[in-house]
Amino acid sequence: MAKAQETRERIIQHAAELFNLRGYAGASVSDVMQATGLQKGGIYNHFKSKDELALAAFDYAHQLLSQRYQSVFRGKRRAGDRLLAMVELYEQFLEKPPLPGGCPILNTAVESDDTHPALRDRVQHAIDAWRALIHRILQKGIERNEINPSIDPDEVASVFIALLEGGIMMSKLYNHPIHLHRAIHHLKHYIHSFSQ
Amino acid sequence: MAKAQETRERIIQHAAELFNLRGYAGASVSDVMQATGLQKGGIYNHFKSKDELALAAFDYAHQLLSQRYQSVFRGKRRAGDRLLAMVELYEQFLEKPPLPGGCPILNTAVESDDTHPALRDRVQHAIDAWRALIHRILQKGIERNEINPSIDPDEVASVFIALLEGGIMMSKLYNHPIHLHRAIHHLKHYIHSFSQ
Amino acid sequence: MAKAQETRERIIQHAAELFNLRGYAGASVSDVMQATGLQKGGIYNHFKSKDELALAAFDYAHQLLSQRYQSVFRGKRRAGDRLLAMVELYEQFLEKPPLPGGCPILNTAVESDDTHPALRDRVQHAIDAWRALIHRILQKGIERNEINPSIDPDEVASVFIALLEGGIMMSKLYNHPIHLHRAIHHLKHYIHSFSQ
Amino acid sequence: MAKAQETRERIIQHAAELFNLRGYAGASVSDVMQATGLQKGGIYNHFKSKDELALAAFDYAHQLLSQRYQSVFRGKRRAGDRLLAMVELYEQFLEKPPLPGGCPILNTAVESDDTHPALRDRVQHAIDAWRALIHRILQKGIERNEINPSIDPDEVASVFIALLEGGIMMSKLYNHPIHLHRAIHHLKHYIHSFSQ
DNA sequence: ACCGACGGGACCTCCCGTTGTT
DNA sequence: AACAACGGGAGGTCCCGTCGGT
Repeated sequence: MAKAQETRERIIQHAAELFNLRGYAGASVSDVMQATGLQKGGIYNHFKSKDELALAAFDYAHQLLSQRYQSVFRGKRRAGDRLLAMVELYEQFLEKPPLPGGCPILNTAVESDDTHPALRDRVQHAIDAWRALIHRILQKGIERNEINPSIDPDEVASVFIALLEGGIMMSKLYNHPIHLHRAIHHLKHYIHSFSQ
Repeated sequence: MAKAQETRERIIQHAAELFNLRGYAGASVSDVMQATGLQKGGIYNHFKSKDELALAAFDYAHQLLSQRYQSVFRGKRRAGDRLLAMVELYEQFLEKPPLPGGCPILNTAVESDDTHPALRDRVQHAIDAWRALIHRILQKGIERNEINPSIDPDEVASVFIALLEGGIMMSKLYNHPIHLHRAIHHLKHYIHSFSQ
Repeated sequence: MAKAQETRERIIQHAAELFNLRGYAGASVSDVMQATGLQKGGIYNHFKSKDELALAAFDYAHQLLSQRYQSVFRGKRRAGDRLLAMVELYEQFLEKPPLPGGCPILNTAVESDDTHPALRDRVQHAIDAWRALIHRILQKGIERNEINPSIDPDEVASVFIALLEGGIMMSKLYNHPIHLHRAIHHLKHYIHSFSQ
Repeated sequence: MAKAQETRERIIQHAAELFNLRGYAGASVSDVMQATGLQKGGIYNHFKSKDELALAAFDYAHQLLSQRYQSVFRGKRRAGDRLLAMVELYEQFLEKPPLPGGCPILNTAVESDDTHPALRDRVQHAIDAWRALIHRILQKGIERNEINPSIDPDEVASVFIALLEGGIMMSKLYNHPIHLHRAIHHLKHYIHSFSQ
């Protein structure tokens, strides 16, 4: 039935926001109840446990992030343009975040790494996909002689992700976009240094 | 009294480790009790609240980080050497972390930004000091003609910190040092690009 | 649902008795748990806090008192008879108290006046109603020429209540009805002195 | 040593005020610590337990009350004058209470009757003394033909005390002296009714 | 599909009292 | 005589999850 699916979605959306803002340990099922207007039964009907809800909420959050990438590569064929497009995506990340509370990948990675293996695996897969995307763009660029073949695509991917997430961390901490923008600025120079 | 100060230190050390591993919301006072062997009364005699303990624990964690910087600049007079020394500090960060659970600055920043203003302020000050350190090294290097004066010291500082923290996040997530090492590798190239 | 309302009533009844016996500060939620056989979750589902339970418990206690007044005026039309009936109600107050622990109005007034504004307001309203009742009886009596019009109905009301409550205090303290009975005896004479 | 006795007195004075305001269950040893500026040891050096402190505090409070009676009978030889003087004492009771928080006899009686036998006994003795005082005045008045011999001195004593304490209860509850003043007004008439 | 009562326990905080030290 | 660390436990509150009912 559609109604049930709708309710499930609503729970997930509110839970994703709450977990992203307060963390998995810091947000309670009661918070989700209040946000959704549902009672205990209404939530536990759709999710066996808070854990299961957390996993679904992270998947939803990751999906929100992925959607931003969807349209951005249209019309960009060259590797350098694609990388620039990706990086420029983050220029509006703070003003129009996919989810309040910063980057769910960063937040969830930091909270789950030592405490929540299931959640940690989900984040790993999310970053795996991100790294693979960057890697693919670079690989094709090298094949097409757009990208300097002496670079290590894996390193570039790690540097991109680390810089963006580190920049988000700082800008969220100071509540000021300047740090993320500096990271983006650096990445743009970096892209130009190896793409012709 | 010396005994009291010792107990207070013991509480802080265990609390810092627990908070760094499980987060402020994820670690309980009972966890601290168990780790220290004290009872509640024994802990609350030294700290008015879990909050106050969290602040003291972060200060302690930050102090542990700072101590690593203390000796590393000895004998290094040139700006480029100093920056390299700083970055190389992080090559052993994962094998011999100052505190189990990763970087307390990163962990605390991510958890506190939307939930715990007092803690967030502490982290801000910690990063302020870090940024100021990098800024000072660069400034002196520019004055001594060791550093290309066209760089923006503020941007370099943000890039250093973002990359290192982002690299730590990734390496902690994958439980593998490679990502942090890539970030460090990139930073070394970056340093060489503007220091003569 | 009827079951819930029943449980709520059961909690209130036990809480009213416990608060009346030991005071609001002296009776714990654990005491209420033990008395009702419920667990904390079962109690806090019905009341957001001990405070809210205390207010509901006082309202219940006041209602028990009010019920005693309900039937006692039947057949008594004259003001003097009504006042006598009210006063005689208290002749059995100690043997068959509406609630163990003495008069909840007295107990709650004494405990709440300097510490618990919300509870104090409830007691005020309870005494307001009592005073209004006495005032109304006297007023009608004056209009019907049954009561000496030179008396001050407000003063009579204050005297009635003060004497009864003071008498209860003493008799509870000595665990002997004599003091309350003396107060009642005095009030009867008082009534005769101004009612024809 | 005088110093010790002084400290003991200081503790008692603060404790008496705190217990009178918040009740025995509602005031904690920590409150006494804060009020006196002493630490645990400083208090438990003088009192074996909170209970013992409570008894001493009540004795002190009762003594404060008794002192008010000391001078008031000077120059008054006639029974009626003495009773009037006693009653008039209470006209300033609310404006200049011997202790903040109302009448310690009333407060302690209400709290202790079902919970604290030792304290209850102390209050009983305090009221015993008060009743005996009134009884003695009346007895002498009867012997001297100043007081109508048909009255029951015991009843008069109970009525006096009940009315004054009940009046204090009401005036404290409403934070307005009118109710106590009405009780006093009634008592004055009462005195005139049996004293010549 | 959703409500809501309830269990059972963990949370942080504060309690009273003891003990060793100065 | 007073301080202050500490034990051990109870305080009120909130947690997550279950289950009977609608």
